[in-house]
Amino acid sequence: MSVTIAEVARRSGVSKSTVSRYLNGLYDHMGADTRDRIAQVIAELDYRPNTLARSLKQKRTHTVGAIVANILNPFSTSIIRGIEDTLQEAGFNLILCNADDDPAKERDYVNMLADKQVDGLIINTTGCNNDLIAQVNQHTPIVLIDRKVPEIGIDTVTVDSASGVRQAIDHMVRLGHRRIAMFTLPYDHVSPRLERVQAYQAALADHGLPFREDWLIRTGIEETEIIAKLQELVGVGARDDKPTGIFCANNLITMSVVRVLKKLGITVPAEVSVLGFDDWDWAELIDPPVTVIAQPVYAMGNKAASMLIKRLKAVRPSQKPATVMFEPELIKRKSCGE
Amino acid sequence: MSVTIAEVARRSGVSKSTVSRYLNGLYDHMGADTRDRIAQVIAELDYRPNTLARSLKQKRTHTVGAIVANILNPFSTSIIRGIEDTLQEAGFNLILCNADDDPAKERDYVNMLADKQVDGLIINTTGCNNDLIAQVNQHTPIVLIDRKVPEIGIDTVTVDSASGVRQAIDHMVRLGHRRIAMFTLPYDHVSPRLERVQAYQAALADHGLPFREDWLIRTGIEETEIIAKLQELVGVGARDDKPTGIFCANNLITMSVVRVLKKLGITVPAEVSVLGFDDWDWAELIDPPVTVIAQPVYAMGNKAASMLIKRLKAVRPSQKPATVMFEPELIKRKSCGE
DNA sequence: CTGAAAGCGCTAACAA
DNA sequence: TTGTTAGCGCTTTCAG
Repeated sequence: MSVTIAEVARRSGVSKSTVSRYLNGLYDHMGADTRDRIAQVIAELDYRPNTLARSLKQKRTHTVGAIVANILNPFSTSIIRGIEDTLQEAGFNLILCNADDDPAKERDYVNMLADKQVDGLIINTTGCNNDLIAQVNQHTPIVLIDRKVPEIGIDTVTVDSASGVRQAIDHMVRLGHRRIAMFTLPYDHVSPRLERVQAYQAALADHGLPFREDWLIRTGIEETEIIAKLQELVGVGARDDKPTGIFCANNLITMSVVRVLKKLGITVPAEVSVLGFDDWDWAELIDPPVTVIAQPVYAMGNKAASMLIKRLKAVRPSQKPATVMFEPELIKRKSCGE
Repeated sequence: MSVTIAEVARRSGVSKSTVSRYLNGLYDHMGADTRDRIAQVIAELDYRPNTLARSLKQKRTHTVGAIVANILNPFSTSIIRGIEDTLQEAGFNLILCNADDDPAKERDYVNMLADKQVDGLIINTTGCNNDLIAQVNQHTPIVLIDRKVPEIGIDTVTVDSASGVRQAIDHMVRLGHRRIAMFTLPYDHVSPRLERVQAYQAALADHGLPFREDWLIRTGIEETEIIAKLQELVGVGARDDKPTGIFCANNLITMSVVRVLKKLGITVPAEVSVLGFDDWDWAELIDPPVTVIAQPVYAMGNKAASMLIKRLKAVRPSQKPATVMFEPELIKRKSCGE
């Protein structure tokens, strides 16, 4: 059995309360001798307080949970780093969970974390558990990241998708593109995806370009699926007025599109240009380096964490939910031609 | 305040014990009517048991902790996915931590997880906290992944680095290379790195090639550092008998080397070939696609988790620590020429 | 088949 | 400055 506070108390010849006070840094009004004695006994016994017992009593765990949509996505890992660093600095622990873009897994994790009594939660939500999230938020502060759910008033940090898409389309038009298709993952429930599609349509309109339903490709990232779509759109059999540029709504789809184009032997940007939303570490190593709209992901992670901390430390609990929007930025590389 | 077992008991007109039994699935010898009543009350109140209280009593949390070396490394994320899936299937929760290759952070996380009473731990260790790990392992089963620490008998899953390196060097020699340099991160305390260096030397010897101290480059992944090293080794000012091939000991260093070579305008494989240990998702998208030694990372994650679970479920606690070694595999792409 | 009671390891009034 | 006491919410003998 592991050593308890009672044992420490016994050996130092004081009561549990006194040891407890020592543990909680209340030495101000404590005899220097007793303090030293306790310190010594703790060191001797290598005593470590039982966090579970402490949390049970205090109803605080000094831990926050984060649920990311897909840990294989560099977008998620960068955000995690941002969250982690800010949390660590504030003395909070982090429990990380990967929902794997699966609403059922997300639900389980939200429940698990709530059950474990985390003090707060940061979620990159699938958008399919809004009721649960709203409910948990009533007793455990939550910050949403990347994806918004306006219906349930919750702190949110996100990126200005409309601005990003506008920069993307403007750039392509500037380079002479008039026929621009868009690839996106299915966007039910996922706010940035929907916003990007709408912004794409708006941007086309602003440039006097027609929106074509058949050039807005909703697809998964399965290779076979992408192959089919791309072949139909820009493959050998495609019509003459096929698109000259493809705008991809996030990095997962960008990677797939680039991969498949290469496989199909369609050269970028000679035969078709590619521009992706989201930057990532090695986007510049690809052949050709991909032009992207970059989000300040690390900073977004920082911000989400600091918003949460602020709420956790707030005395008056009911400040209005805030939404912080970050500005994305065009990074010109080679995939759209000069 | 949230609803407790006492409240459920009161409303269903039974005792706490009975509710507790219900919660723990001991309905075998329970009146069908009481059971139904409890079920109904729980549903009505949306009661969720307090995990902290339960764990405090049971001394089991049904949770395992995993500490990875660097979450930005695709190697880590794939392993995580492997761990996650196996754990989930067995009904365990996962708490993920990122040591960021920092021994101090690793120490803090090991302590935190031990304090949180996780049932077991999976660690991709920095190799600098062996005493602590050995000590924790006495009461909390640990499985080491990737990096071994033979001194402290602990379950380990790793890859056969010697075999991997041999395949790498054999392949390069087969393609005509006689002057092969090696890039590695500093390898103090990190077993695979050391093993790979030794295997590199052995493989050279087997092929009758000389080992040159100045061709074994120990470096960080800072771009400036890599630039300096590469310029000296194969840059314009380099001697005539410069290496024709570079073997990189892991994917982090491979990425950096590839990135810098491109930046320096040194073409691969025309001017110098590159072969890396570790595969990753987009290695084939780089220009040129990188030839690598691939590790079965996902399977390694699975295995680590299942070894841990086995130990957690073991009745007789003291089975000898086992080490499982996976076989890596050469994947030929374009970075070593035809 | 069900209940009473003790206790997991800690904290926090309240007393002294 | 320190000790006593009563729980936090749950599980688990032991009785019945």
